[in-house]
Amino acid sequence: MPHPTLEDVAARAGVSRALVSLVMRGSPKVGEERRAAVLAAARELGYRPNAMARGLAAGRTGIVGVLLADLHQPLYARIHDGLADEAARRDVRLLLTTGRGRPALERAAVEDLLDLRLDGLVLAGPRIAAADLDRAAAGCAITVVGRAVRSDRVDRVTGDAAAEAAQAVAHLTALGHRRIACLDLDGRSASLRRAFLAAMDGAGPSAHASVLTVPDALSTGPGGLPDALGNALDGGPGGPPGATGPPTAVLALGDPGGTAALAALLRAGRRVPEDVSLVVHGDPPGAGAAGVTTVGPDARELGRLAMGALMDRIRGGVPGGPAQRIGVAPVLTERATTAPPPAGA
Amino acid sequence: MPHPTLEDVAARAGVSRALVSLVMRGSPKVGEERRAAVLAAARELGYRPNAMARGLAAGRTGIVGVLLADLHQPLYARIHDGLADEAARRDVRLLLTTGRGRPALERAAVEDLLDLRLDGLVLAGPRIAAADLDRAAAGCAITVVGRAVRSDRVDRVTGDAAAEAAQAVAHLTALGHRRIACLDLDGRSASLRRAFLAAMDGAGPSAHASVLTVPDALSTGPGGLPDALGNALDGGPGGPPGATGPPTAVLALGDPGGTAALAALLRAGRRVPEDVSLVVHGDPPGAGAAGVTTVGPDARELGRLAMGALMDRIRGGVPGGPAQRIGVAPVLTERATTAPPPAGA
DNA sequence: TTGAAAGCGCTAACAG
DNA sequence: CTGTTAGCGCTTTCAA
Repeated sequence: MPHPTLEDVAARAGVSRALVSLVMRGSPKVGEERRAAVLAAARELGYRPNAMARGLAAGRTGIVGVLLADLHQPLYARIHDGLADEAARRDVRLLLTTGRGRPALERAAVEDLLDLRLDGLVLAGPRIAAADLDRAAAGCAITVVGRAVRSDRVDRVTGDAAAEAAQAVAHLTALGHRRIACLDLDGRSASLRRAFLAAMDGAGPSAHASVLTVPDALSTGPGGLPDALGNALDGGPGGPPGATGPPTAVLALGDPGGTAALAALLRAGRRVPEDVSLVVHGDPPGAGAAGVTTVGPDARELGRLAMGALMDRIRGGVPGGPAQRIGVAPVLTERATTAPPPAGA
Repeated sequence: MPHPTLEDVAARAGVSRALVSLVMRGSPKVGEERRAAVLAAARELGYRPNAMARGLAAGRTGIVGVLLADLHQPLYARIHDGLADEAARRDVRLLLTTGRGRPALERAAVEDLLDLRLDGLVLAGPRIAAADLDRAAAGCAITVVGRAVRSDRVDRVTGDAAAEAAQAVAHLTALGHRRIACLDLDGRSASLRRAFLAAMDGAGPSAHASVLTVPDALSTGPGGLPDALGNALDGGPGGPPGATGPPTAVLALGDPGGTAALAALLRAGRRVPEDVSLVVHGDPPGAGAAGVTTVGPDARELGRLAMGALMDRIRGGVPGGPAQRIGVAPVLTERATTAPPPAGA
């Protein structure tokens, strides 16, 4: 008998199956005597309830499925910490999957989760199509975290692009920088670019902003990032018309490894932070170890709020109404790549 | 009707439930006509099979549970890559959990996995007690990867400590180092320390080994790592009797962040690699970004082999015989912290 | 080939 | 308080 069942326990304890079921769920309406007998029988047999059978019969599992876009990104480990914090508080278990950063695998992973009929799903950083998302949300409570999605059927918890850009700009201007370049390494950060520009607008008349979008950020050859960046910093193409000199600070967006911009700056012959300061947006791998100053949402808080929103929906706290849109305040982690601008600048 | 069932599909297609079941599983023994009708009905209804019900009825799930000791360690992301590679090849799905590095949570996570009655479990880097492991293995195929466990009931895939130490020593001696210190930052790496000593023994009479164990590696105050390391490198306590000078290279074991040893070296006033070379064992976060040379098992291969071993056991390829012990060859990743010793040394 | 019947292990009313 | 009775959605003999 590899796995004793409820029935085995009932037989050994000399009671009915239903009574055992009640005891296993900690119901208060069972006599002390019988309860002890059941517990003893269960222990002796090494009984463990079958979660699938339980879920099937009860119609709920007490489990929330989580899709983590990419296990190699520390961002998702931190989001998971937040999810797990809140899940523990609410006595919910978590089951994870990942699409390993590939949309096709991710889609399959979400479908696997859907097939399990869990109580709800948290999708962290999904690249999933909006149509798929809507379809999935029809049969399952879903919260998306860390990515803007176009769907009214799912709750959404994200960082606040405007606040993040503003905080980065505030940090740099407080250090004395007036000419700041925004470097978009994947071309997908339109809202952050806009937020950067808006923040610079608010930084007074002496502030000059420039934006450089480099789709192929990983190329280091001629025409690659170091070249483009070098030009931009020299006031070449990409430099702002009317600027009184080259930028003394860079805000990098979409840096896949957290150090691409730093490496490019160094390759272009700039010292960091002596010649130019660098702030990277997000929570990319290596940023901490390389001492890069970063700005981005508090990932753990992102996770906590996401799990909270999901549980509210599941438990009906929020009457199936319109999806929630929750924003999280940014955090700027000052490390070694930001300093006052060079004296001559 | 939130979730159509087999029965709904059968009704719509005008066939019996069993027939739909056959079609959904791709059985060849169904007429073309009916199969098409069933498929059409399923699509129209948006039918998705209920994995729990299926698992309960079939006695297998096609799912393997995976415990990842810590999502913040890139090591486990890499092991997962290997697991997923192999799982995809064998048409198995993966469901992950983590104990977030805490034994109590980890234990709970494993029990949750056990309760689901999946086809098997892979435990990556578990801190689980051997007794718990034996008990779990009684009812479920289990493979442990990345950690030595004392159990005859589970398969085990790990790195090869002797080969790893040997490769680190070989790399350093090839660069010209003769006096090498082994720095154990968590005191738990006894087998690696022994392997280091053995490798140094084999490196010829001019090779001098020393070992320094620092339990409280994260302290940077007086008596902390930088101090201790500085003393050792000066030939103070920890330096080998009879050595002809201080070590010119360090092999760091159990470095939690991959850069603790590097930071300590720098704080102790050493230049790396000009004054002293550094090799870190394992696959800790930040090592890549900080340019630290590392040696350790090929984590992805670790994952592949673990999944292979598990599936062999599940599918009876290996007749429930004694547990397998599989070793994986080491990989040395040369980065920027190793160089020839200073000329004067 | 197809359909009917019997569970998988558990929960959830309901009647005693 | 306790036991009985139905299922949850699916797979799987076994006949037809």
